[in-house]
Amino acid sequence: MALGTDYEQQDCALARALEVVGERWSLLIVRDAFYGVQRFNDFLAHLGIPRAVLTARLNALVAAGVLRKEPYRQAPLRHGYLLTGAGLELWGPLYQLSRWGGRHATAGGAHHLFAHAVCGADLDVVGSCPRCGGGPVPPAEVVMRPNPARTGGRWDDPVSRALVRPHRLLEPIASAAVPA
Amino acid sequence: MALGTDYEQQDCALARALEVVGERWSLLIVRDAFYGVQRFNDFLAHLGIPRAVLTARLNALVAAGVLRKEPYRQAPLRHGYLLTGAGLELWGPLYQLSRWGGRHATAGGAHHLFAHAVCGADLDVVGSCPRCGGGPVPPAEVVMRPNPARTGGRWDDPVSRALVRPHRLLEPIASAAVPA
DNA sequence: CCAATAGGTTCAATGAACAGACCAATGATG
DNA sequence: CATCATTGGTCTGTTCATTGAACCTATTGG
Repeated sequence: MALGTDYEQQDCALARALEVVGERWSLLIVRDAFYGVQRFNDFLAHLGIPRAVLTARLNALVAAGVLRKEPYRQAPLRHGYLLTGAGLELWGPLYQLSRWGGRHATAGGAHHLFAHAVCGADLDVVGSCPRCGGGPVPPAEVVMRPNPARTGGRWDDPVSRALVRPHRLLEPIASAAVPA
Repeated sequence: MALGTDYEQQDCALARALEVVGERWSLLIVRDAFYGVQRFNDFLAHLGIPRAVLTARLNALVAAGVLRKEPYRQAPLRHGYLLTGAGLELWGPLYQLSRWGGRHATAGGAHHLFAHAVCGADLDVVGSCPRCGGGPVPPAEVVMRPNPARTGGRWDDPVSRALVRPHRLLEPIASAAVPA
């Protein structure tokens, strides 16, 4: 996050977390990774982020161990960006922050709803399944769908287009779903 | 957050949340507010943030409805910054992000531990009490204490000094605890 | 040969963050 | 009465990060 000089000395795990995912676009990139976005150009089009910034953030997230690069083609070498184990554990904070935003910072509520793929029940406030019980539902078992009460945004890129129908988290999306 | 131009059109509650608390210092200010920090100078000393930036962030958080100004003295008028209802609901995301930072971004684990004030049990990964069951523990029922496995940082301000002993969240701290 | 695809890098201009000095109202101190 | 300390700021110049646009490289398809 490069927060001045003495950020590293903050006696708080939160400050350390923010050094990794607190940068302007980082959490949105991680969110897209949960949605199944893997390729540079898909992040680029879906986020509307400057290319140079995307390069910097992806590299930083890889260096921090949140994402890893996975080659999907040789000649010319191309790779996607996938969540590591540590990255996958960001699902909890991400989901909760998203919930908070839906309740307090978005007129009309969230654009997407999240349900347990196994039983179909909507996740509760901490991301657990109210029907199945147990702890938080792992992201691989979560299905997202658009909120019918919200008419879609004016976005038009492969990722947004794919997300108008229900989609299981972490499943490759857009270009990655149509391999060359 | 002023993320370029088109941030507002992001079709995601997360982006909206980040507009409110995604700015560089915002979440650390909110964290301090949970710790019981209320006064400008205490935020200033504990965070090591530039004064102008603190002014801007506090005003933004008030405008966003996360904090509110509460006068604690007339002549000269002075006020503290307290969490609103919406602000209090940030405890979940904040706690989870902090947990994540403790596990993945901090050598040696977190500096503070959080327990249920009612029964003394440490909170679980989503912030619930494993002994009492039920949903997430509200912040007013949480006690924080320094992690004995971590020797204290080299910080020396009223807030840090107060936090070396167990402290209940939201209870006024530092200057506010010694009213004039 | 030409264009398109994919994933970048480089650049100037802008905006935000930073450190430090300064300011204003009041109450305490000598 | 003069001065100083407290509290919560504002102002200023410098540095750093972000932005948008153009450019670059390697390869495949037509």
